Amino acid sequence: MNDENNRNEPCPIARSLAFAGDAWSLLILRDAHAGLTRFDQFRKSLGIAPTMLTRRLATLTEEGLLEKQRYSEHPPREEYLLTAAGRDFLPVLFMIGEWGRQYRGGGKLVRFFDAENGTEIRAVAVDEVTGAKIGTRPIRMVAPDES
Amino acid sequence: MNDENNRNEPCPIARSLAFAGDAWSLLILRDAHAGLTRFDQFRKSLGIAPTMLTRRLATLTEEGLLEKQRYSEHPPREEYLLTAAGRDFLPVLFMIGEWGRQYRGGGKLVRFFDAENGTEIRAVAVDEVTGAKIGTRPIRMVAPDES
DNA sequence: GGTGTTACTATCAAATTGAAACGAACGATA
DNA sequence: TATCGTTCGTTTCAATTTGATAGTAACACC
Repeated sequence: MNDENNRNEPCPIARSLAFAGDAWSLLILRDAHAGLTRFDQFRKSLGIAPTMLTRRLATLTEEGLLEKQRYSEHPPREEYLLTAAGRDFLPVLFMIGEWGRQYRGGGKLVRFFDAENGTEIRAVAVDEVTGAKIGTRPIRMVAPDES
Repeated sequence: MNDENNRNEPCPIARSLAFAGDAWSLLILRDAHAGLTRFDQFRKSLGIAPTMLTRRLATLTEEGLLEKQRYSEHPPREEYLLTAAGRDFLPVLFMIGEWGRQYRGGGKLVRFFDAENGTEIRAVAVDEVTGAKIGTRPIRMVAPDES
């Protein structure tokens, strides 16, 4: 779907989708958050064709969500690490996961816990100002002025 | 990517991506939240080919995020309304938007305000239990037991 | 020398996408 | 009655994307 167009849309959602509107990329990011860094780790975890993986890793790197780091000179080997932008994508993944848990939750599911106090994490999106859950209060959308 | 497999993965993110790992679907949901309901409204808003739109609307309907409602018998006309599952997808869209605002925010952007008190909405994902922002505390992942 | 590991690239058939044109059912206008 | 416009699609088909499989390059280990 022409991603280049989305890049200049006034809608921040459309802009994000220019790279994130693709399941493989999101699953790679998920695995990166889970600690995977290397080509073959991703490949085995996802069962993705290597051509796809090469392309997706390249895109995510270009887009600034991952960065390549050399971890061996001989032979030359690189691993993919999350950048700040990549780490800040975690809330998106959690909200996607929360929706899946609620509406596609049959059978066994992976669960997430706060490592320090052991409580299960229940992600909710709130408005930082009012503290209200997103979706519980009416929203007004304002387009940027055309000037 | 084979979506049918994802559907039975233990990861709730993968499960959601079985239908949402696609930019068009997310943009349709965005527009549905903005109040659009009809085929041609979506088509014009998105510039999507009608073939694609037909398919995406059908998938979103099958998946239970939208529902078809007849609004005219003669001629037979239907509109697409958000279901509860579709409405509950809003937090995901907001978090995607928030990331885009932070990392792809150049130029003019649409903004969202609380319609009642006029403050701009800043969506953040927090853990409902601890109140901490997602990503600020260490997370432990627990796979379901294999039994 | 042989085997294994890692990180890819090459090839190519199959599936998906998207642009464009067409259609069916009506309602409104002249 | 004829024609135009609207809505919600379907048909067709070329171009792109995909994913499965195989191959490669550069080493390390024994």
